[in-house]
Amino acid sequence: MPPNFVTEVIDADLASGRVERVVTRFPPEPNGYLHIGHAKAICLNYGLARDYGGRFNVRMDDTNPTTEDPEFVRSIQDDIAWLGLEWDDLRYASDGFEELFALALRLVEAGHAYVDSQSEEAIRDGRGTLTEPGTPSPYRDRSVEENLDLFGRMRAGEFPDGAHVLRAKIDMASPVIVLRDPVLYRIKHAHHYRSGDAWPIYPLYDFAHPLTDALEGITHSLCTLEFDNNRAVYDWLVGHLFPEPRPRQYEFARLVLDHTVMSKRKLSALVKGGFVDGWDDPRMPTIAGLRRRGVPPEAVRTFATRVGVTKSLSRTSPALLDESVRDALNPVAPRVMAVLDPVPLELTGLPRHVDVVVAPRFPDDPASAVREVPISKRLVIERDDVALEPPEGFKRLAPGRAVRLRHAFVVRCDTVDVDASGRVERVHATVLPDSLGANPAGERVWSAIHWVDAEAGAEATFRLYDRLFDVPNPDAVGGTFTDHLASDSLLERHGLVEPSVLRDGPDTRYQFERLGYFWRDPRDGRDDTLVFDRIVPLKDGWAKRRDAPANAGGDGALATPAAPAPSGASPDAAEVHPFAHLDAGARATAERLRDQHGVDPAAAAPIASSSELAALFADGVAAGAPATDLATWLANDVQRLTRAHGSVPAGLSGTMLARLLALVDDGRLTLRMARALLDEVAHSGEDPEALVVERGLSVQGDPAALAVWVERALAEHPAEVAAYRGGKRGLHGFFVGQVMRASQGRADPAAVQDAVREALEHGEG
RNA sequence: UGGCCCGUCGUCUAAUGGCAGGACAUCCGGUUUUGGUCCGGACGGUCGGGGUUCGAAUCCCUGCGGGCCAGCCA
Repeated sequence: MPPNFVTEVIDADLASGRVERVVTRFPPEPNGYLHIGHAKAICLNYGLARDYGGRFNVRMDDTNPTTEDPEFVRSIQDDIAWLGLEWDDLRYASDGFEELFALALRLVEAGHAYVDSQSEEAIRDGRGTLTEPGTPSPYRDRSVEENLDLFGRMRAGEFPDGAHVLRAKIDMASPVIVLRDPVLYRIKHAHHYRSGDAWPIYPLYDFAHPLTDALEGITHSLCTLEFDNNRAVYDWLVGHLFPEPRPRQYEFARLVLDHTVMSKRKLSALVKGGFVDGWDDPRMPTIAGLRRRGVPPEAVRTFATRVGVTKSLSRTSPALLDESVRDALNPVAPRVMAVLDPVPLELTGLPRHVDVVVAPRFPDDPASAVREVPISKRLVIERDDVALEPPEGFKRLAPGRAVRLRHAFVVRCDTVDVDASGRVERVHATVLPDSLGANPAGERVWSAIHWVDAEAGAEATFRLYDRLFDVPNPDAVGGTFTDHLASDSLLERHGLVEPSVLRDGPDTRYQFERLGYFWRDPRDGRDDTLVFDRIVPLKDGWAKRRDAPANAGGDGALATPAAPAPSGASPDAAEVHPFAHLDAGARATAERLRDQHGVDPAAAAPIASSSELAALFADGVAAGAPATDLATWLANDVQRLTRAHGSVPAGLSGTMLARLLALVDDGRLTLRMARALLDEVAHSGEDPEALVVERGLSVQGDPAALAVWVERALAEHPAEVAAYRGGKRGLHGFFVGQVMRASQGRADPAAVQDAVREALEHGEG
């Protein structure tokens, strides 16, 4: 799998020894069918474990007895197996109910959890809002003994549903709402499909998920972005109950596909509303739907790696899936001919002895197997392939024109019969002699079209599937999402297919030449009746060209009433004064920094708004640091450090900054070196000067020494040198960069710039 | 005056302070007994403003835009 932000984390964890091996998991709740978004998550978790030689588990997150069902457990296993991915362990969160209960007990004993006896509504009210803190439950300070007693009786089934809950005792005023004493257990006298009636209480996701991860030895717990908020509880719980190495949660962006919907609720609405044929309707983005449509599993895997893994909110075009499907099928799908919208073609001049032609199953491979295709003077061809009056660019059959019958003869169209409305009804054509496997002299052959013998061809039904919705995002436009269902997402055609398909296995995926990839519908097309599903159409340059004027802009994108978002270039892009958002006290400090010390306002503002930075500034100035330089460092580098570290590193002091600055000022360190040193000493608290002496650090400004690096940089990048001399002057910075890097930041930038320019301009060649 | 996450070609995604690259889509050309495949080429991007730096997509500040969180769902 290509590198991504998760593999970076894993690389670092392995390198630091935080974990010894990788254990991932895919945690579906067995309350619905898997869809292609899940496939992405499965591929990610599986791929990580595989690539790092770790383990991958599938875990049913079955902690809510009222929604879960063994039928889904089965379908989830089927779907994952179909994807071709194997798990090391199949687990159930419900198998850990006993252990989870013990952990809850420990929390209670430690005073970290309590039984709340408020009503559901009171708990909701007490939680506060997004902008107001919550209020503590009157039961929050129950004694450990009382909590133990009550929780034990909850477990014993003494109370009715809703009488009590177990809550974590965290912080009712936390800005992170999930930390406002989250509910851990609820009373639910319900039959669980696995644990039966053994439990009257069930843990909630926020409790069960992290702790099950920990129990299972998961190292990297991957989930989608919306669980970002829940990470706070995750860390709180495993932090209180498990030693390192604890599992850590990382969130990635879920897959969102254009022109479809992915939520369980909406998918279910499509099924229940009869808008589709079921969960495995080939138009559905479910794994079952993809499978029934004939999409090969490797195409889904390819697609999953093509979409990548990031935290950016994104929408993916179904074209990427389609292309992955074609990539998978093109090399393996035998070619055959089928006519979906047949119109009779009457031939004259077909040689008497010919009743069959031999055609390769893979025309691009000269060594491929062949099949025999019956031919007679009565054929059918595609109605689209005939025009009485051919439009501009039309390369197919029209009166007087000759085309190749694919794998057979060239025929010239004599007449075309049309009905009153102009619809083509019948075509008469003459076979050109000696055109089998050779081009007739003096005849322009416009193209090759597919055909099937009218008599020998097998009757078949063809189902043509297309995107479910005619807008990219059915949620972003007005009305209910079902308002935007495409009317033509399923088209049924009745035509003929060449009889060779009758001899193939029922699972064979074909390319119907010039049309697309098809296979026999697993539900309706596997007995005597031939029903073919179109897996994906071939790219069709002609259709694109023909439809272009009508569509004017193509793709449903236009259907979205695109608000002319003013975005960044909005009117108030005007500069905002750095002090604008400071409170009165900070503003006074900032003004003092500016007026008394000459600090740039842009640097003064962040320093003034942080007491730590302000203190460092005062100390540094007292230690003799130049105020403006110090301020710049504080506003930039120290803030960077602070952010990365979570707080001001312990070893950092104003004196240290002053010394670092002095070293730069004296020319003993470059800024870059000083910065690198800062990162180091801020944590260790070492004296910068001592480190400089110890390591023999010095600025390299000696022309002769620089010249060596410059020469090497030029020698290693001859193409860039040539490009520079050819006029691409921007490459100067590139070479400076090479030299700076080679010197590990020790070279004096100004000297390097000159040396590089000199070498580039006046060097030999 | 809630917290957090995210902004790179039309779309998805690389670049980890040093030439903004790839894939899909689009367009053009070549090969072709599939208007397919394959091959070649083109188009096209760092959300705005300020700062730090020799050098910023990347670091700092700020604005704008999008998303998530107030289930005894997961």
